[in-house]
Amino acid sequence: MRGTHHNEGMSTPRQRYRDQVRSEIKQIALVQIGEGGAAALSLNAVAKQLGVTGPAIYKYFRSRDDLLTELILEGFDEVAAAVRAAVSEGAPRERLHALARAFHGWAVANPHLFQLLAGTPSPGYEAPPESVMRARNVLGPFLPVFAGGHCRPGTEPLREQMRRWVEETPAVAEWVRAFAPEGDPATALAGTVMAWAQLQGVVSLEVQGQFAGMGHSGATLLAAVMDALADSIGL
Amino acid sequence: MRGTHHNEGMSTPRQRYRDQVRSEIKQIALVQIGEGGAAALSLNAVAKQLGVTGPAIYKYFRSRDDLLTELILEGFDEVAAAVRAAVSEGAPRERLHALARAFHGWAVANPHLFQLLAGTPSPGYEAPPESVMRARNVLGPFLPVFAGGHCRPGTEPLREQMRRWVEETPAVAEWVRAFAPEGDPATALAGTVMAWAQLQGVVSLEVQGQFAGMGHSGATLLAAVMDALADSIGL
DNA sequence: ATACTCTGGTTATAGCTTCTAACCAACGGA
DNA sequence: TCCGTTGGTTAGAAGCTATAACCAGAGTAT
Repeated sequence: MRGTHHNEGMSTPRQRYRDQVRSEIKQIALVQIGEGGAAALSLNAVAKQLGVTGPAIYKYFRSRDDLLTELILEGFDEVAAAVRAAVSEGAPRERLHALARAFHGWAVANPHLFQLLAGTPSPGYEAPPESVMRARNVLGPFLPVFAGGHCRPGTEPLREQMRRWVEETPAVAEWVRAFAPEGDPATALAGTVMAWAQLQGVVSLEVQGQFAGMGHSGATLLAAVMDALADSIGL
Repeated sequence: MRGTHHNEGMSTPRQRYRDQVRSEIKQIALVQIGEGGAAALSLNAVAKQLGVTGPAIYKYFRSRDDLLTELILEGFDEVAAAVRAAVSEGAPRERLHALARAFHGWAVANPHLFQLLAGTPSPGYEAPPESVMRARNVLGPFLPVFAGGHCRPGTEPLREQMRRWVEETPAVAEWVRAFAPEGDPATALAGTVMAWAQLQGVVSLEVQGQFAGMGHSGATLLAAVMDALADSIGL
């Protein structure tokens, strides 16, 4: 406690070196995950490829799960950025298709990383509370698309449930207000949650190779379900 | 080669004992998977709980992946049976909802087993060709529901793609004919694939606990997306 | 009944994993 | 110049899958 904590939070040479090695580790880990999925991530292999011995990694990450969660959080940011870059003007239906295409495009470009975010990677892996925040950033741009819609009868019960949810959970209300300040929050939530499920379904099946053989139906299937969704919210 | 292979394929006492132990192993493995997911399956732990030492398991299953694939195939049969038990008479829209509820119900009752079928369990796990057959048995009952529908414009491209798929792949044509001998195969396939993706999405999110906090919205969400699907196929 | 074979169990071991403990050199700040 | 913190090392514990070698006994054929 004598030669420490000057430069509170600033970039001492040590700190800069540390950050650089940490990002190198994450980069190598991402390559490994990209080749064999999350289960194929081996800290020993990362260390070897980085030119150090195994236990050295633990000076930078407390555990394998810590490394994974950090990658997951960054992954959420990445896909959120991809979706945000696809917000556009024009008819809500077209904007919805653009957002969906952006999500889908990112996922098929980084299939294993998508599975890392979407699936349950480790045995007893617990998603940190932060991850739901990041996930909300991903879905956020969908909210204003639906905020001006009118639910068809079939989706009315869902809208009712969303209404209750947003009433009971202030964090959700604030989230909706941040992305869709105007329009009906419950309708926006109903459409967004439906879009969420549909994206999850289509993309999950595609990245698992379930559409092998039937052309590149991922995109057309996605367009079809998104169109059905747009109809059911009355866009 | 002297005291063997009489009773070709019949149940000698040895064979019966073997089958019984195999099914005990699978049962214990299912419990472990039900508690911690596929990654938590340890052959050593299975052996210990069965009262034998580790390597004894390998007399019954060639590898951990072998055991997993066998469980997966049986799982497909189970969910297929659950869906098949929900086929009903009446309006197509109601039949669709009944099938979807059956699938959903089975999945939330066996969440880890569902993830075993839906996700990619092991690092380099390769789904055996047999599994697509079984998966088709699961989706089969959905085919006749849509066979009499008429695609809305938004799903027309998907129907066109399905038409090409069924033309180029005899196995698919036969599969459709077996479950929906009448009606348009392309329309049946389009609706079924859409239903598949929607089920996968809703159920995946639910079994991962993503709907925690917002009531039991799995069922209502499922009803909403299925209703949207029924609209888009014109049921 | 007796002799043989095949099978289901054992122990030992290799090689992999995550992760902890103890130690040491060297970098950077005072 | 001195000294503490840090980043690296080796050693090792506990666990995993999987293979090899071996052995007793159950079941079968003569």
